[in-house]
Amino acid sequence: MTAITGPVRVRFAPSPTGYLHIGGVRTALFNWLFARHYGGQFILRIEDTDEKRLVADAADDISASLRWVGINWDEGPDVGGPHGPYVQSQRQELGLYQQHSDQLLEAGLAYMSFTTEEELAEMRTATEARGIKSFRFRGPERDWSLAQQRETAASGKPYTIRLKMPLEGETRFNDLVRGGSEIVVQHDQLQDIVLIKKTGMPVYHFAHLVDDHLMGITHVLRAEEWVPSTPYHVLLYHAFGWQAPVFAHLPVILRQDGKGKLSKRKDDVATNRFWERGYLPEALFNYLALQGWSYDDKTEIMSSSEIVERFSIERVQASGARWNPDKLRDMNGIYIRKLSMEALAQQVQPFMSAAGLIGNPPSAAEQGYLLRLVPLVHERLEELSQAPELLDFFFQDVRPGPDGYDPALLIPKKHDATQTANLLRAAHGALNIVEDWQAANLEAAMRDLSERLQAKPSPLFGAVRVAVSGRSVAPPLFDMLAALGRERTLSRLSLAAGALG
RNA sequence: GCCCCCAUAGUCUAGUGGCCUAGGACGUCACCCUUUCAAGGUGAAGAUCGCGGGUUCGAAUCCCGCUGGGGGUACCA
Repeated sequence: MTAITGPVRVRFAPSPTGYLHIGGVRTALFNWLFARHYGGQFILRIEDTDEKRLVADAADDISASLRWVGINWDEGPDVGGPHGPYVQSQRQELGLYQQHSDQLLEAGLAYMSFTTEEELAEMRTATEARGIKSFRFRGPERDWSLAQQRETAASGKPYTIRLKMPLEGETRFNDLVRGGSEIVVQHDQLQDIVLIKKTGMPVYHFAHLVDDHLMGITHVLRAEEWVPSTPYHVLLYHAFGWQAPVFAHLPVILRQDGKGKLSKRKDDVATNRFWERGYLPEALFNYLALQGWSYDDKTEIMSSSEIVERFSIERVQASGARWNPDKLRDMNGIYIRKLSMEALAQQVQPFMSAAGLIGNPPSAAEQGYLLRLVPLVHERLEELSQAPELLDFFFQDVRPGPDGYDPALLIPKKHDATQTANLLRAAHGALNIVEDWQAANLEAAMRDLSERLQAKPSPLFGAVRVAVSGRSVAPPLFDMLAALGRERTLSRLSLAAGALG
């Protein structure tokens, strides 16, 4: 079995080449859950060794996004820790990677390669032209003496440092996610990978591994796309004589249409966009936890602490899971409904301000009014961002006609304009005499009216709803009228009746 | 092409040899509630457990093959 014993130290090591997308958060989340469940440490490390694709504020976006969903770290760039720095470019300046590549060079396990990228590309196409699709590079320098390599380097020729892979044999490793089954890769499938680029910057394969070792990482939980390069890593650990960590490769999150993994360019999955789309971090957290992991045959809604308590790597799926926005939205609605009215009003306020319905910041009166309105929509929201469109008529004029709603909306089925105008005038009369403007009193007055008129409630109420809100779908009528107030209700009724003649 | 991984309804998933006439959720549809829309409640449709062989008294569960899907194949991560 794969019972986890001993200390647990895991990390999330993103590359700041763009905003953090949802797949990255899932990987971070599983690492975090694993650490928290076993009482270990979770470390954030920024892997900025790709100078070409580096995006200036990506690292900040990553930190902010993680914190937003509720993931914190014990050691990392901004919080420090005993194994810092936690940014690879800073570690590179310290000479950490060079020191380790020298060690391999001295031991004859790596070599300086003077083959340029252009030459490499030529070799690749030439091989393919001969009908051999798999090109595995072995530099001629792998047989040179170190002195010879250094001499050539001294002449000013740019070089990379490559790992000298064994030519035959095989490497095997276990994966926690795939149970006990062992993954076996033949060495003739591997090539002499680059460890250090010609710029002196290490490549992922090298840098992450040196850092994982130096930082005492015990378990590596990463996405499945890393499985094919794991043999390189295992071999590198052997080369250093270090003990490899335990691997667990998480299933990829597939695109909605199932065609490939989630991509930044094609899918709307930037973590920082979920806030503005009206998602609660708790909902995203819960949904993401279920993306590749499950607790039992029926429990889905769980708090962060429940998930921490219940999480186990053994219950992580090996097969990919499709991104399902419908399910996320449903879950978001569940979390919104769990919010108190005060909390909901607070969550919804920025959306109302952004829509220009209330000030930014809102006045005390606006805040109070929002708190009054929020109960009308709390069961109707699946995304907080829907609040403005559901509540705008409480803040804006509502009138029939070309610059407002279509007067035809007012007319119920089997009614004509005159009948509807009469209904609206009658409603105006009945409501006008209500002394205490409370939902219950308004309802009583209207029900009384429908009886006196021998008119069914449905068309009567429907006409009033449109007159007052400008739409046929709205919150419960009497709560709506109560919140709207006497003056606006009555004037909107008059306006509507007038439009119908 | 080559290497690796995976495979239960449209989607996510429970299931680790008999409790499965396969459980739950999203989505879909119907009904109830009801002033509309939601929420809530009830119910329905939807899976020959990818296909074919084995092993076994017995397989969704174990083995093999096939097919399909995904991932990788960079001086990117």
